[in-house]
Parts: sequence; C-alpha cells; structure tokens
Amino acid sequence: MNDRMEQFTLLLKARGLKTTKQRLIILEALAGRPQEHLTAEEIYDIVKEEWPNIGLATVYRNIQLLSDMHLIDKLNLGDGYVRYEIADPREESGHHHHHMICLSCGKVLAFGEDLLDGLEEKIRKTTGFVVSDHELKFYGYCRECEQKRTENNS
Amino acid sequence: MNDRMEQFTLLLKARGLKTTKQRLIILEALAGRPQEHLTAEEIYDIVKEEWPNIGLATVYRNIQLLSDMHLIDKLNLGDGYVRYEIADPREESGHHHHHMICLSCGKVLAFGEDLLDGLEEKIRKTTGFVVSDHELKFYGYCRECEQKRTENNS
DNA sequence: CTTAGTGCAAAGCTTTTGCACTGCA
DNA sequence: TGCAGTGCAAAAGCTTTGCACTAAG
Repeated sequence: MNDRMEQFTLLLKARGLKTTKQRLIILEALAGRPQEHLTAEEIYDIVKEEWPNIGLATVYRNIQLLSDMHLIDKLNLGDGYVRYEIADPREESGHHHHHMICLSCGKVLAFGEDLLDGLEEKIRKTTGFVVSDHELKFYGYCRECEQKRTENNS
Repeated sequence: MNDRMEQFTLLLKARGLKTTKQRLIILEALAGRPQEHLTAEEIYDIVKEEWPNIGLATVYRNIQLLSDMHLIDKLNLGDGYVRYEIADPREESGHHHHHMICLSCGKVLAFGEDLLDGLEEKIRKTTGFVVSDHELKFYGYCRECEQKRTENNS
C-alpha cells in the first residue's frame, strides 16, 4: 500500500471508519487518473474491472465519503453530468476547480491559482464578501482550436 | 404587452415559433423576479397561479427554449438544483453568472464584470486559451455574516 | 387550415435508501 | 463478535418523450 493509501487508512481510522478493498480501489481509480473528470458511472466501470462484484450504490456512497474527506473534488463542467477528480494535496483546502472548457474539442484544461492573485481581496474591498472557496469555469477555445478557427476565417 | 414581451414575440417569430400565453407567463415569472434563482418546479408553481392548467412538461420545454434564446441564464449554485434567472440584456452575450454564495445565510449575491477586467487577457497570454464565456462562483461569507463571525471570535 | 404547442401520463436517468448478508477491526 | 460496509433491488427525484388534442398564425 502506497503513501496515499496509508494516509487514507489513517484518515478513515480517525473517523472511526473501516478500510475496505472497495474504498481503496475507488480512490486508486481516481488517483491514477489525475487529469480526468469521471462520472459515478465511469468510476463504477473502472472499478468493476478489478472488483467485478461491486455495486453502483457502493460507488455512490464512497465518492460522497471521499468528497466529504476532501480527497476528491466534485465538478460540474456544464455538460449535465456530475464529475469527480482526485484532489491535489498541494493545493490549500478550499482552492480548487479552475477549468477551461474548449467549446470546439471539449477538452478540459486546468489553470493555476496564481492567475487570480488579488481578485479575492478586490472582491472583499468592493463588496465586503469574504471568499473562502471558489469554482471557476471558462468556456472558449483552446490554443489549438483557436488557431484552426483563425486560419479558417482568414 | 410591454417592451420585453414584444421583443420576445419578435424573436419567436424570427425563429418561426408561436407566441403562446404559457410562454409569456413563464418569461414574465422570471422577468419579474430579477434577483431570484428559480428551479423548474418553483417556476411551475408561480406560473400555475396565473394559468392553473399548465403542465410541468411545458415549463421544462420553455425554460429550455428561453435558455437557448439567451433570455434566461441557467445556473448551478452548487446546491444540487438547476436554477434559472432572467438574463440582463445590458450584459454582452456570453458574460453572465457571477455569484457569491454565503455559506452562513445562503444568500446569493451578484458581482460586476468589471472586477474581472484583464483576467481573460491574462489567461490568453499565459495559456493560449481564448475565453468567450465564463461562470464564476465564490463561496464565503457576506458582509453581515462575516461581521457576526468576527464578533463571536473576538 | 396547418402544424407548432400543450397537457397528461409514461418512460428514462441518475442518485438514494431499505434490508439482509458480509467482513473489517 | 459487533457493527460498519456491501450488494441488490426498490424507490425517489428530476427531466424528457410519445401522443392525442388545442390553438396560434
């Protein structure tokens, strides 16, 4: 069991919860696909390869648990599906979810927190609202698709 | 029929669609509540007061239509419900959805586009991604709740 | 008149829940 | 061994769809 899973076991123990094979496999499925944004059904299909008897309800129960534990992040990319991705432990709690969604190829890119430097402070000064978390989505065209678009229009 | 509804009628005609009492009432329900974020069910309940025989399916079909026509905006405030609000005609197409959600009182506040000045350009320069629309949510504490929190902790 | 739009009910999906059985601690 | 966790199936929501009827243009 690697570091991530040992850490997970400790976190579970701290909550008085048990470490099950199912929980390990579900977390591994997401941890092994850091760039993907998976639906519950997709996670179910992946996990079934290693543990065919797992029930969809178990997947739902555990992605909810993992989300509560902040080990995975819940995403809404605007396509009508609820999706999940492994949380980046380097990111401070409450600072995730920055996606650029290409309207042409559907690719989902992430961008760094640093681009928002000063924005939360600006909001606080202007509106009095103190930001503790945020979720940002930008729709547009990725570098490649934008290039194609520009070429076609010229 | 006021300006908004006459405009709506023209837009429908341009699409070869008919103006029905139901459509007018649904749009009015949202137009008359510019600060609210209503679910399909809530819209249904409001509309039924004026047109008791309306079916829920008609509400769903028409909020989808209104959304396609950019007369209303679809929101996801993170509470598990899909919500709708009247679109602000002053805002340029593709620039809406800026909400601050108070984690204490649940209040949803809006903030202006101007706070994001330069951000899209910054993204383009840094990542090559050309932004054409965005949806931003900030979770935190509104001025009033933040004040109470600060008082209690001092 | 023509055909888009409506209301109703049924169907479809995703997600949750109840319950007896299983297996971790 | 005790109780949390699981698998299964049923239930619960929300949303969409099929169809006969209605009404807008």
